[in-house]
Amino acid sequence: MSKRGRKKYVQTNIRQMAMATVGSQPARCVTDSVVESRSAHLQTRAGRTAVPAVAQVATITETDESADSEGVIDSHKHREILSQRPSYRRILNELSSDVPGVPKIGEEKSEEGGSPPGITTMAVPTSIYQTSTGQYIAIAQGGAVQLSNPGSEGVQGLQALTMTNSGAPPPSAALVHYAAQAADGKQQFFVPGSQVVVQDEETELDPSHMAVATGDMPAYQIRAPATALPQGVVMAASPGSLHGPQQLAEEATRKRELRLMKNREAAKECRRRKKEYVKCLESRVAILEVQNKKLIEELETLKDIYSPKTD
DNA sequence: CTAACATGCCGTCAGTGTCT
DNA sequence: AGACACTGACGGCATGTTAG
Repeated sequence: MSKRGRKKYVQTNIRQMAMATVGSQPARCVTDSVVESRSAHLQTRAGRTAVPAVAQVATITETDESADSEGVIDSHKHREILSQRPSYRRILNELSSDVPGVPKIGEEKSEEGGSPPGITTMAVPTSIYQTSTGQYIAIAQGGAVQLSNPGSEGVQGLQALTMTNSGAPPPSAALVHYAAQAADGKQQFFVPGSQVVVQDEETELDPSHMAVATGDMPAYQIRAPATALPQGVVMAASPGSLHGPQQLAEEATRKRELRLMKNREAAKECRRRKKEYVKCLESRVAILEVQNKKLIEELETLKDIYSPKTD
């Protein structure tokens, strides 16, 4: 939290903390509450559940019925049923699996491929509509959605593909997530997907720089195996070389810090994907509404043509 | 102006699925 | 079987909005 360096409003915080503890419904973010509000009543069991919220929303009706009629269902059975339902990530991947031009969530090729950043290979549109705001909406086979501005040259000018990973950070931005300037000028980075943790001895970091170094913990660097180690950098001790209880404790702390760091990054990535998924759904809703309107109009036109005149 | 509420983001924990 | 990734849930913080 300190990395944001924002001003604290103690009064507000105390009040909000009190709210949270008293039990009144605390303010929740939309992205969370979208699914939580509907699935909150499912949290009847003590403790936390790991049921995918999307799955909960998708099966809210049957869950309600079963809960009302039977009261308590077998938790194991319930868990089995719910665990079979895929996450939103998988849902989105399945939705876009039949569209070559729509990359799946988690795929990096859209950024790494030949297409320019933010522009995805597009499928041939099968339907083109214009919104009330003048934007053109093209629907490709399988439901790929493309938007273009009025000034663009029709379909050829399509630019933003809403259902893509265009919101993903560029590779360069994703490369280094934490960078800290140590007192001696040494740079320390966390690179996701890297392979080697390097201990930078005697380097003290600003505690505000997240979990790279906490308290009196030494700072660590994660490097690619091929990377030449800078002078003064010592590889972290392997568990096999540890003996004393203090070293074991240090190793445990080290592992924990690493795990927290990874989980932090994973959570960020997960939220990014979730946002993307929600945007995708919203886009689909918009497109389907337009499509529906078109079809209704078409139906009316056909009715006018083929219905017998009653003059 | 201020308290209360809303919104958005974040870090962490824990359960589950997948991979090796 | 263990390691790891993914993600829901929870609580905290900062900031915006609104009613009194």
